[in-house]
Amino acid sequence: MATTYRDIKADLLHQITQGQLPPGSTLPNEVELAATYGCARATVNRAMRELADDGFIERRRKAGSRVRDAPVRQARFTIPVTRQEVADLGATYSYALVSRDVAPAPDRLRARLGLAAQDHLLHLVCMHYADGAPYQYENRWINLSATPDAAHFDFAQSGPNEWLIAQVPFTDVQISFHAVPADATLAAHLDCAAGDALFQVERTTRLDRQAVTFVQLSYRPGHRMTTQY
Amino acid sequence: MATTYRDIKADLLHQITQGQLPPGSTLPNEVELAATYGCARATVNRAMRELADDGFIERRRKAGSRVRDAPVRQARFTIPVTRQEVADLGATYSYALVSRDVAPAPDRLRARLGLAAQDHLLHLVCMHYADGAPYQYENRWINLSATPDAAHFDFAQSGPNEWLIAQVPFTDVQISFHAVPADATLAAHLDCAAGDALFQVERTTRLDRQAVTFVQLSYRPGHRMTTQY
DNA sequence: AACGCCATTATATCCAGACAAATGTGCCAG
DNA sequence: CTGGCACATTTGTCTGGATATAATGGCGTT
Repeated sequence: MATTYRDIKADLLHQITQGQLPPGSTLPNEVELAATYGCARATVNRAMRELADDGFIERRRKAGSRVRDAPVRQARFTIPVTRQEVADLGATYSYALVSRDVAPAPDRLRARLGLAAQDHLLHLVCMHYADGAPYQYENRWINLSATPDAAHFDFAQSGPNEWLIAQVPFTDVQISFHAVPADATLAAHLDCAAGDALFQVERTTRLDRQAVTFVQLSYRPGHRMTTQY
Repeated sequence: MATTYRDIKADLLHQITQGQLPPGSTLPNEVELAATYGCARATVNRAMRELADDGFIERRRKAGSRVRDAPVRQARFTIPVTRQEVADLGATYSYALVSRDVAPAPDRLRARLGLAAQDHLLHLVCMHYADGAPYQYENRWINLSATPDAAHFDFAQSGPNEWLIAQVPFTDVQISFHAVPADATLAAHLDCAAGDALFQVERTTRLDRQAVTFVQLSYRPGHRMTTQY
């Protein structure tokens, strides 16, 4: 009988979801579990550590491991590259650069990104299409103080997202999801009516506190962002 | 010099974010790294496994470990209980049950949840308020075949979310985020105009393939869901 | 009664070695 | 040239042991 950490994890999880180990109860300690499963303590440790990572149990030295009252389950989702996202739909991806200019940061962005007054931003507006139909409107600002190379790259052929991912390291990301009514500009580009409800993602990317880029992605009406765990 | 798996993880991560290990490059294998860091292979293994879990590298037996092209950086966020979500805003939470009835599953839900024709659902509509103003409209169906106890609980005082979390185990969750225009019902409950863009979350919860509950949460206009990593 | 110190205990991490599983690579036969 | 098989390499996991670290609960002192 091979007892793997997966077996132990599955067994404990089963006991939790079936109610033999109700919320709040304390699990046996690692030594006891190792004895009952007939394996090394490290194996039990890995199983329990993963259960803790997954939010099912809470572990404290000396106090032992308790089943969480409310599983603090976390959804994880991947931040897709639009080209890939469209390809995964089985559609043909195409891209267009709408506008490009360099300007000092508008006040609201300065505040949001924590930029100095003299910092200049590269402002790009791009469209992404799926099978020729508008898919996503990308409104992006790139901090030229953090990424001077971006000024010399012409984003006519491919989107800034792909370039940035390949060229610029980052450490922190902040994301916001929300719904907005389409304004005239969005309506024109996404081929929808003004006032239509659009799903929007805003993302700020930083490298060690310094803002690298801020992007606002507006999706065509009806877009759904889905995740599973 | 104590080399912990955290040190190794931090060092490798630093090399990745600083560009010494560009996307697509191959990392040294575990044995080599163990030698350079002067520690056991298990320690290197743990560091690299966590980097892989976090989406920074990709590991394949025999092929080695590669830095991911597009860091499949995953946003993790917690699924909040509305009461807590409102409290975190510094607002006073209140709750009201709008309607409650038991009925066979409508076709679209049957398909979505994989229910049999004879399965009955408890349908609850609830409102959540922050400082007395509408915050969230909750439209929930509970599978009474999976959770018969729900039929005997009166949700007049507190929301089904809190009850379900405490009473019903689950294993799988599927979430969708999107934007919808407010219909007449939503507009009335959320105190906004019909057609306003609303952020909506749909969540299906299962226990071992069997659907437990499906909920549609519609937030007041302007709501933002934010995460950071 | 309040406070702080310390032994106890459970988890956290590490080590060195071993075997298992997967999967590129290259050789060989057809 | 092609398909398939053996092999080498790399990661995946387990063992059984060790030390480190944190937290609790009791004990003694003030």
